[in-house]
Amino acid sequence: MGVTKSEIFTDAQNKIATLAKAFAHPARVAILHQLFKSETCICGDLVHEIGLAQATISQHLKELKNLGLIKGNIEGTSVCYCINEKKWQEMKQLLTTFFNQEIKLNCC
Amino acid sequence: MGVTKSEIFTDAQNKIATLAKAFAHPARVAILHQLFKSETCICGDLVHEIGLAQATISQHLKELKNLGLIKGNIEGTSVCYCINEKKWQEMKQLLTTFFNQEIKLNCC
DNA sequence: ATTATTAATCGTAATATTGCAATAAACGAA
DNA sequence: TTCGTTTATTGCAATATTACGATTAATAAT
Repeated sequence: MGVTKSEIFTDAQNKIATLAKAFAHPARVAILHQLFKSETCICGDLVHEIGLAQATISQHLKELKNLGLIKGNIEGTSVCYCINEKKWQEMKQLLTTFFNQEIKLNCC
Repeated sequence: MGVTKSEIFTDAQNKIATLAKAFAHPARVAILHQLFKSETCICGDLVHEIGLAQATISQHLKELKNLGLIKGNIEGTSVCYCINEKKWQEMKQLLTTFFNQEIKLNCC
């Protein structure tokens, strides 16, 4: 036990949950925030600015990349990470639709 | 060592992460979906419709309640749960602002 | 009062996530 | 080539989350 029973939920429910996990840790929120606002997007700079170990940042970057929300570009020995705008828009669409549901009944 | 270092992140980053956790599990997404669309909002109905054990649903409901996204009302032996619209709007505002950030630089 | 129904809580088992040191891999510079 | 720089991966320890049976608590029904 302790395993999420994905099979009993709809695809949409599983997808929302998977995407939401991207934002469910402050380190990933911080990384994304940096990628949006920063003039630079080099992995090493993220490590320096956020203050977690390099291995930890690398792991979070990998998760964000697996979700498709960011993409990486090798530049010599460093790697430049950027928001994947197409995927970001898709994610935004899915989540905001969920957030904008109408309440049919409110009895409390 | 397995502990999220909340103290090195901003309040906003921690808050986004905390709220996102509400949606980071399909069971909670399913519960919220039911509370939005359903004509009923009784805990027992959720257990029946979602197909997880009563204790498990109860635990997820507790988390959603702790976040303030839902509220419960005792009705005899059953409990009616509803979306807390005020908190839901606050959450929506915070997350959509995050989603709508402008990309300053896109080098990949 | 006794019994049935409903939901919360407790205890426990299992899996998932987080964090980092150490190491590896890949490249540029000397 | 050799050394330094940068990032990914591995291995491990610790905490967090998920799930559920069993129990408890509270109320309704008989």
